[in-house]
Amino acid sequence: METQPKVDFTGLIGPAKRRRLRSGGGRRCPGTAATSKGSNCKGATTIPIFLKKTYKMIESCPTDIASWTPDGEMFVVKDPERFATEIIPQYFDHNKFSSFARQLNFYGFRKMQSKPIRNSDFDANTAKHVTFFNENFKRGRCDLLKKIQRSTRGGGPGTGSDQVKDLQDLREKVNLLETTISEMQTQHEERMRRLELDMLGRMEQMMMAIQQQQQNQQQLQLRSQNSLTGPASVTSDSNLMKPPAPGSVSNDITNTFDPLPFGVGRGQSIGSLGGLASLMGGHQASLGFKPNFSGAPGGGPTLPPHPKMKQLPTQNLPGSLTLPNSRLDSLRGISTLSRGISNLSRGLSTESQGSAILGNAFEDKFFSMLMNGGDANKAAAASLSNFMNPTPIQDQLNAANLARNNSLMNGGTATAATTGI
Amino acid sequence: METQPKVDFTGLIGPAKRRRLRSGGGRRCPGTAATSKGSNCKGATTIPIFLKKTYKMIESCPTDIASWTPDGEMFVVKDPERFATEIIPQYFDHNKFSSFARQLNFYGFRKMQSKPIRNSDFDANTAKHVTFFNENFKRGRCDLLKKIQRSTRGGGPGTGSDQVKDLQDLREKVNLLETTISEMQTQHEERMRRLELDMLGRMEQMMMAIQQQQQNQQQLQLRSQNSLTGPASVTSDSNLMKPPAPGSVSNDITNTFDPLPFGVGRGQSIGSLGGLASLMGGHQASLGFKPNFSGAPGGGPTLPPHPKMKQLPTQNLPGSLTLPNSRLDSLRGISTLSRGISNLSRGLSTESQGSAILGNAFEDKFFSMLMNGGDANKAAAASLSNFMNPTPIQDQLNAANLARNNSLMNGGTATAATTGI
Amino acid sequence: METQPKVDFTGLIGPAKRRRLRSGGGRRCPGTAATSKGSNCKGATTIPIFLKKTYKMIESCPTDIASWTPDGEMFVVKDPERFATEIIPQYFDHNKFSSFARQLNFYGFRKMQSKPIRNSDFDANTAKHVTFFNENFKRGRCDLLKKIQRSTRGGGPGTGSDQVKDLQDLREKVNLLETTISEMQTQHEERMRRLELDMLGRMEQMMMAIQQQQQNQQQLQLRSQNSLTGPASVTSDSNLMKPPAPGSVSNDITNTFDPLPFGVGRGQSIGSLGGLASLMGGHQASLGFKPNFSGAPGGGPTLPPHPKMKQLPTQNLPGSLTLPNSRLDSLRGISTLSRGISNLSRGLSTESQGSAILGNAFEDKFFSMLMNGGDANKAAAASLSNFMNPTPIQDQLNAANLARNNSLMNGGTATAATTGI
DNA sequence: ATCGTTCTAGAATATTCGTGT
DNA sequence: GACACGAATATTCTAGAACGA
Repeated sequence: METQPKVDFTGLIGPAKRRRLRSGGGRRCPGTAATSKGSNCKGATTIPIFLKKTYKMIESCPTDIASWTPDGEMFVVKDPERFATEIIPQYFDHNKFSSFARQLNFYGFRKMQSKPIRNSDFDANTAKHVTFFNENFKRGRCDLLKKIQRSTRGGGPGTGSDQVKDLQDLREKVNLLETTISEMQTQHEERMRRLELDMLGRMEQMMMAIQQQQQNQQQLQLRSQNSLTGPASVTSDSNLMKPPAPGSVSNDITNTFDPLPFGVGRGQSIGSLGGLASLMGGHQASLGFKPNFSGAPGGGPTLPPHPKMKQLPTQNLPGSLTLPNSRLDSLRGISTLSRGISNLSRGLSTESQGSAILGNAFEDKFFSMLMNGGDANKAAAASLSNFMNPTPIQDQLNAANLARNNSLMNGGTATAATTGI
Repeated sequence: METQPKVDFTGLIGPAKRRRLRSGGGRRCPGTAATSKGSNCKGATTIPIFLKKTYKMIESCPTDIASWTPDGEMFVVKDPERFATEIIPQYFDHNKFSSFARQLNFYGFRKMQSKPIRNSDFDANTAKHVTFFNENFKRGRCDLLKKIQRSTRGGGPGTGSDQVKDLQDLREKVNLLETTISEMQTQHEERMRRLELDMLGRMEQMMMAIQQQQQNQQQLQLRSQNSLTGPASVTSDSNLMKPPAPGSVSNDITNTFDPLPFGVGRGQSIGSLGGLASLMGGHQASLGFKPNFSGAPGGGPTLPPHPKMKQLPTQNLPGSLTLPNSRLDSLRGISTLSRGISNLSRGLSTESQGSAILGNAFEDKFFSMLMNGGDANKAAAASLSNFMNPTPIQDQLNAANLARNNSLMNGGTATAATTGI
Repeated sequence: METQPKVDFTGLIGPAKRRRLRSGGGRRCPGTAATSKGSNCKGATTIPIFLKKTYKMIESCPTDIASWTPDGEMFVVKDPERFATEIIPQYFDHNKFSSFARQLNFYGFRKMQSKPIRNSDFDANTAKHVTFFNENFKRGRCDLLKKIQRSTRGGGPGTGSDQVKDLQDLREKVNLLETTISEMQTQHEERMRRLELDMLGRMEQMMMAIQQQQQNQQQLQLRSQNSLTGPASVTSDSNLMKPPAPGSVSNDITNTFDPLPFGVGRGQSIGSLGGLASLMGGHQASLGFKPNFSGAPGGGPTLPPHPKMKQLPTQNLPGSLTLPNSRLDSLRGISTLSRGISNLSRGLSTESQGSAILGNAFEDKFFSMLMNGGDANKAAAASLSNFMNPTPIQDQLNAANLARNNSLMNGGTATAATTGI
């Protein structure tokens, strides 16, 4: 062929470009194969070869087949048929106008509307004309070609797929939101509940401690009154006042309060403080977020998952709104606890269990210590250990536990006072 | 120009614009057949016009342009170009092969691979052949045509109007989310507030209990000290242990624990402890959510609604929120009670009122108690008020309220205690 | 057989298949115009071909068939019949007035009522006139045409851009939701944390108060015991009144109570009361909302800002789930506090400061009050009983449980003490 | 990994028909 | 019966996807 690319396009078309058209890539139903050659076109920098080829095609094509529009802003294929069979093969490995158009489309070209306003304007000569436009594809403006980017998503800016993309994004966002909200709900639910339980537990403990202290003091008083003749009481008292010796448990109320949890090695062995520690552990656990209670076999649920949490994102409103009930339950559980229900472990997770155990250990030690101080102390000790125990938090599900607890308590404490709670 | 499409279109457009109007798309009832008369394929009813047209096209088309395959399973367009320009317009309102193909596609036809397996098999004669296949489109089998269904979504199952449906779904989801969030916000708000109130109430009670205990003990001490000479103290003690006489208050701490709050008329006057009450009011205000107190004139708002809480995007709360209110009231009642705060009536329900009374009763007692104690008592009062002091809970927005409350408190109470805040 | 389905296909092809190919529907890029000829309306770009055609129809149509109304706001088809048969085909691929009307409907045109108000107004000449109106379709206002949007769902103005508008709305809504959720998360997080801190702080204070009281009483006891012979106790007392020595813990209950926290340098070393102080500090911060902690340098972070709060709406799940840590932090912070770590004030607001001061004053007073003892016991009893009373919190649902619990407890405990509840 | 080729599906407009008010 | 609109099909252009080079 006479490919006379005067300028930069030299060599785009090989002289013997005689390959059996209809080869190349492309989707084909199962089957096929073809032979194509390569193109000797060295990479003329960043301009896609397709654009360079197309540009040259238009420039060198017979004007009765294809050409620039008069204003040079677009190009017109006047005879698509001949263009496909005669021109295209000179530059590409095929002879299909549709494939050519597809490529134009990839590069953002748009087919211009050729329809006349009035049918009477119909011109058979121009009827089959096909006009393509691309902002950066103009006669004499090879420099603009590099601005044209191939795009799988359609070349031009904002082609209209925006909508689709937006919709996709929205869909994802909404789904994410649903998930987020659902989780938030669950999480807050859980956290509220835990916080409340935690607080109640602490309060309960405090009350116990106070009560014990009271009784303690009363006894002391009585004792002091009764033992005016002897200094025994004095010893006792002094002991109480002393800062707790390392390894020993102070009966000082403050100590009780101390969140030893963190001050783990504050002088006590892990064992002795385990109770408290575990307690804290329990906290942590409880404060965790994901309500993974689902399975939670073995151990039993300390805090049975709130029934309401089951809600589904799609329409949990009704369910979620019943929350008050859950709150109620927890509160109820609490009060119940404050009534001395608690020391059992309703499904404490292992650590909780551990804490229970530790707590016991602690209790014992504490108890023995108390032994030094007099009977009343015992009760106090029990109370304290109890105190640390966060278990108090049981819900309605606790009936059984409750019973158990009571029995435990009865067994564990000798004085009526301790049963106080 | 001369509208002389040289070739195929010759005469298509006559001077008299004689197009067979009434072509083009359009709805056809399922079961049209239109003008068609009898057919050997009796089931002419439900067959789409496109299929009938196409079938006839193949049957009546010159075999050098298009025809059935030898086995009659498919049809081949041997000369797409001529087919498009000469045949298609006879049946359809266009002359484009691509449009014809699109329709075939709608009806589930598949283009068959025309490429030769071996290059050597390449036959220029068949190179441009286009073959389409449809299971129910076979030579002499008009009866199968009715099985072919057009699909908006394309030949395959399920593609189509997803967009629209998706949009609908999204819309619904978003609305639901909005509602959900709004409710969540309200609920959490409410629950937080309640939790806090609950806790504060409990703490307050505890403090009071403690304080009482303290004083109690002091008395005991005093008594014991004073009664060294006699067993009076014993009497005293026993008295403590006794169940509280009606109308009297037991000094037993355990008893204290008992939920008297609700035991409405326990006998005191109103008024003196307003300080504490207001303090609690502050709390509520800070944690409160829905300002449902709207009406609530007379009595003054102990818990002014939070300005920020107005949010509420849509307005779903009505039903769900009602619950909270009731709860609120009860809680409010509590704090109120426990603090003896309440003489105000923010639409307090009867029980609230009752509680108010109780609170007042307490107040009086406390007050008188303080009175008896002299200076120190003042401090105590202060301490309590302080304790109750919710200030910590107030947001930046509360400054004003706080001030107001304080002033009120200052005005209402003479002792330093009021300055508690 | 002759594949001449004689029947059913009859008429598929009209004898005068003369239609102007290349008409019909189809997608047209916004911005066509192409080969179109002159239209006096230059801005031919984004205007739908239908509108352009229609506009030209009206302009160039014989006035006895169709024309603009005198005011140019609408157009009138005076002779629908001729319009359909003579005019429409010149521009469209059909000759049906109904189809034309359908298109007008798609573009939001409305047919104006042609019926006379009074029968006598009936004018045979105008009876068949059909008038259409579109806000943006006026004589000489081609520029308005581009405002007219086709609607898939039919003519209504609102309908057309519904899809697009909906999408926009949805987008906005979703964004709003994201923001809202994100903020909610943060806020609730913050509030939970603050509430917890607040509560813990209060409890700590209470415990301290109690402890102090205890020690106090013990001292009293000791004193009373020791000073049976003399007024040594006086000495003791005076001691108590003294401001606490640095590093020592005041045994004044008031002091304990006092939120000294804010009164940082009240004479104590960081160690002793700091805990409370910081704790109070935490309070304030805590109930605020927006986590403005960001800067907060200087003073050291008692409660380091929650790292997790940074999450972005777009994908906070992972972040939000890390909550456990935050909780941990808060707890840790608390314990820290209780250990007297903190007494610093991270931006305490004035009121806090104020309260602190007041608190101190109160402390002293309270202390002295306590010193006196007295018969205040009654009040104490009431207070205690009040305190324990959880009943307020229970709803109707609790009745049963409560009863059950009570009975259980009653059965289990013999002494008055146990009746603690 | 990018680009080319081909086939299929999506999307928007056009045209027609039917229906409910 | 008129009219607005839903619905189905038609036509055109653009984008997606698969496969190969």
